Amino acid sequence: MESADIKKAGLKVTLPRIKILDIMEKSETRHLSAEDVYKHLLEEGEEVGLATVYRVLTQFESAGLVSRHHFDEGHSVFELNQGHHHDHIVCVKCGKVEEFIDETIEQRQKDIAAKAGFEITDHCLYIYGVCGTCQ
Amino acid sequence: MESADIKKAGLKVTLPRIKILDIMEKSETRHLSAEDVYKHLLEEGEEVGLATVYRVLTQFESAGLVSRHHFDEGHSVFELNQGHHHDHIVCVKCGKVEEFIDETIEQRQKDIAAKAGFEITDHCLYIYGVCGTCQ
DNA sequence: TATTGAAATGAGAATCTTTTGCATTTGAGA
DNA sequence: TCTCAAATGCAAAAGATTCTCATTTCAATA
Repeated sequence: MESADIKKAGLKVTLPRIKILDIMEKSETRHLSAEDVYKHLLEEGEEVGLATVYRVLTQFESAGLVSRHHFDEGHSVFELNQGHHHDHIVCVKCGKVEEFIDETIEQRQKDIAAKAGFEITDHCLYIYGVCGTCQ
Repeated sequence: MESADIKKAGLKVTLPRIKILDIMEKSETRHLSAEDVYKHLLEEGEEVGLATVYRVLTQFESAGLVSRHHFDEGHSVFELNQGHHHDHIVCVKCGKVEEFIDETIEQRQKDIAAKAGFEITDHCLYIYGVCGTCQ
């Protein structure tokens, strides 16, 4: 099943790619940095280089398999795409991330882009705050 | 006038700080990277180190004088705060940035944060697209 | 106005994330 | 099984940002 996605993306089905997809699928954390993925690989005893992790994640992003976010500065995190678009609300204390989708906002964005003469390709909305537990 | 802002922020009024604020105020580009600011300083013959530019911009950010954005990956850009909050629509071809504000979206965000039990501290919304000229 | 100490700065080293070059390995089709 | 382009690993490089520390500069005060 995973391999099918990789092949569909026009990429050769290789062990590193299968493993990385596998790790992202079974991770309990939705958002993983390249370093995170790399550590998981090491834990599983896979000999995959960090450079390959970066390469593969970038390819997966191009292929639409994963999305890249930069919640905090310093490094990117990757998230498996599971069909539906959504935005994020991030706790600035504990780093917890929740997802949401709001049709009104989505529509307004399209209107704004249209009014500005832009052909919209993507967008991202991060709300930062302090979550209930951290307050 | 600038000095007053610096002092108000609880920072010592020094030459590098005055110059950096000055550059951001008279720049025709609203969004400047640390490197950009540094180059402007060099052009004006000021001997200010890049490290100082980073330090000062970070302090200005904490003081609320500037905002930091990360439109594209790789580096931050800074923008002088001029009272009013706004969001950005970025052209993925030429990098042009336009600003907008939409009260409906602002309100929806507050509702969403409240529903999720978050005490909202900040948010950012970037719309990416291709601008009229680039299409 | 001169003195003085804490805060700020400059220069370069250090760090962190990500990318690249290149020799070697591997997957997919013949 | 054979072949070759694509993929990988490793180490070096690159780019952005931070840190260290000796030196300089404000700002309060004598």
